[in-house]
Amino acid sequence: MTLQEILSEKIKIAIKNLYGATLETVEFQATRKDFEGDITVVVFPMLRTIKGNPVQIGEAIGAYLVENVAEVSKYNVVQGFLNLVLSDAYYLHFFQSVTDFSNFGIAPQGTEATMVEYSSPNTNKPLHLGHIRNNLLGYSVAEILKASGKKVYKTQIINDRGIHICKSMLAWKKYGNGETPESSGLKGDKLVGNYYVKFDKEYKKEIEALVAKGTSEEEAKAQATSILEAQEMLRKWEAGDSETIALWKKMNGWVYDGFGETYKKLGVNFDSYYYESNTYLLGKEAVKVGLDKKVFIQDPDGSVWCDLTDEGLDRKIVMRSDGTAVYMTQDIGTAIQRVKDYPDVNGMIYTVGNEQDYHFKVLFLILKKLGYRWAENLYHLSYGMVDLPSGKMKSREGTVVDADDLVDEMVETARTISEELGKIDDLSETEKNQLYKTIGLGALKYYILKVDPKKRILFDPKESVDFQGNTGPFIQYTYARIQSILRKANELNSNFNNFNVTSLLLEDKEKELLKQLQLFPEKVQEAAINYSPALLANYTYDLVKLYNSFFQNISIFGAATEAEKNFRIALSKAVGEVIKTAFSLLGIGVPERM
RNA sequence: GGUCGCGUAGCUCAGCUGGAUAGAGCAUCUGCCUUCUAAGCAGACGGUCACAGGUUCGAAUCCUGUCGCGAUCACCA
Repeated sequence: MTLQEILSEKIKIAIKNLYGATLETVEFQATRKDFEGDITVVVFPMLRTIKGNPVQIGEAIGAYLVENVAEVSKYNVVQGFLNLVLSDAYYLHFFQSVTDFSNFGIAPQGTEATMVEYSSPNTNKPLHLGHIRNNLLGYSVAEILKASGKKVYKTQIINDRGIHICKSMLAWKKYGNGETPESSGLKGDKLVGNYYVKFDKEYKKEIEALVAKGTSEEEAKAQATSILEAQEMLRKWEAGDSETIALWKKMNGWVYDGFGETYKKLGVNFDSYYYESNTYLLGKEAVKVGLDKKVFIQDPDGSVWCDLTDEGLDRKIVMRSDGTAVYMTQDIGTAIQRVKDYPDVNGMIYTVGNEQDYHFKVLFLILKKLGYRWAENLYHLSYGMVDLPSGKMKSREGTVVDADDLVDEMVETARTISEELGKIDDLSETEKNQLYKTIGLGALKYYILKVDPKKRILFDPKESVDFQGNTGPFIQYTYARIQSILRKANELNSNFNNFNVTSLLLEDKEKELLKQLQLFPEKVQEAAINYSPALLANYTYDLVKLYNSFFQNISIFGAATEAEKNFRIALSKAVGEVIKTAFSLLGIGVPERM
């Protein structure tokens, strides 16, 4: 039973005794800094069941609690707010009860599994800044869900077929002279991406030429040789033409190698992969089932629809009149397939940009109508675009920020700043390089994850990312300093794991720190429920701020008593462990030194 | 035009299921490095929470409307 639950019970009893009334719930909130106290009971809502003066009621409850609850040592009432001061012993007891903070806040894994889909790229061009946000969010939410006690499968669906990849293939065939990643020294995804751009260039030229001859632009777009050839290639692919398939496999293979490198660099991973070339025909079975269940209706021309007008949405097509599947059908089929592949899955998270809000609303609704039990637990982790100061990113106009380049830039910035500070000159080259990666990636990841996913991000690559204030490196820096303290404690043979808490009096900020530490498991749960890494990021920042403001102004090793010194070292260690855990849920590393 | 999302300090962002005088960082200014890492700390300055109504003891938070920005409204994916 938590303290809040205990207090809640006691207050209900008090109210019963004093006023003969029965309270449904008691409202708590954290006490504001300006007032003395740790936890506040809001008296106003009680006025609905009890008649009286809120101040008097507060006084009465306060007196009762001090008398009857050991943890409450003092109280004061301001207007309708009853501020309770909790005893040092309560906080110290909490601190001692957690023997190992390294797993603090991590719930044991339950049996219910959730599938988290993220990344899901096209195979015709390299990953960019938008994918970075997607990857970081998806990975982090998956880790947070794990920490909250769920079993998690990370997956992605790779859009490996269609006209876009045919464009790259065609351009490679026409202009490539057999170029390969090995021969060109280019990363596979970059190489294929270059041919996609090449295609577009040639295509545009052809359109211009046609328009100059008097063809309308619309017709020109449809008649240009390049696009006709690409369409022909797609037909061949669909017909299973062996030469086309071989080229497709080869080029996609290059892309996967390239993506693999980028994922490794970003520190994200997957438990399974789905390919659209395997799933694009799925879902037809579901269409039949839907027709039988009368969830879908068939028009005279043979096309199949789902009528969602009752839900305030439109009629949505699920099968074309020629019997082929559409995007929606594919997604229905893929969802069903995934549960077949992983029978313990009872929910899915789709990390996809907010331009597809409508699509997922419809998809979830259809799956519910089809009656799948897991359809109740679907969530579209929708996130805003990442815009540049110059506007929207457009791959054809070359205004995209490449994922690899961006990471490299961040690492370089970290290198420059670290070298200027010169604190780590004694480290080896490999250690230094590892550190720059940790810091550079930490800056980038934290910058993106601390923002509410729903909001658009304006990203200015020129100004890069700050290393001060509410940033990844600031928090990493605090962690590194704590490690330094622990190294010194070890040198001095301080036995900080075994200190006596009964003799301690807590300073205000120590108490606040303990309060903040205590919140961590709750925060993990909250972040899981809201699918929000931002919550966790901002919590960690608050913790670090508190820690710094206390430990900057006091001396740990010069503490008055041995018990105090050991307690402060132990507290530092605990803060360090929580930072480490929180950051690992965000996919960010922490350095021993920096 | 319909639907959805966003709008908080000059800038970037917090603000949980309504609660006390609205919170950080950056930028600007003032202090603090012979003592555990100054990527830090302490402080000053900075707000009509887009606007207007409503709900109530109480609204940045909930409801309605207006304005601004964005997304989306294909037998595309």
